[in-house]
Amino acid sequence: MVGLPEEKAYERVYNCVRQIPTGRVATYGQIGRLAGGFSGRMVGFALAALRSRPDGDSVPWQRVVNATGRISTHGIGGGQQRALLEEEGVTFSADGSVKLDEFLWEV
DNA sequence: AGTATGACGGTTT
DNA sequence: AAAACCGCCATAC
Repeated sequence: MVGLPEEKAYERVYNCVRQIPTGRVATYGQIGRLAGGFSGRMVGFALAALRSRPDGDSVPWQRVVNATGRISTHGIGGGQQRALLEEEGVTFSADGSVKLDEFLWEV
């Protein structure tokens, strides 16, 4: 198809999130910057839309946390996200924040 | 077509 | 130190 597939901005965000290796996490701001210089808001909105997206299952949104390493996920309940990350080997601090010092994804 | 909203980040008051 | 505000862009109604 000549017509470029609708590579919406969101798709770019998803593509970026898919690059996060297992056992690693990234921040909204980081993804937004890597995806094209968006704001953390756009990333959050993109991931929120993922819930209603057929390919949402292909995006490890669970590896995306806010700048403080804290889980934001208002939709699914942070407990779920934390459990998934712990299964990947990510550890959390006593206050429930990810140890970005060790698990922050570096490009 | 315009308005309202949405999973953040960084700065300032 | 904590709270509030603005900035950012896209999507849905």
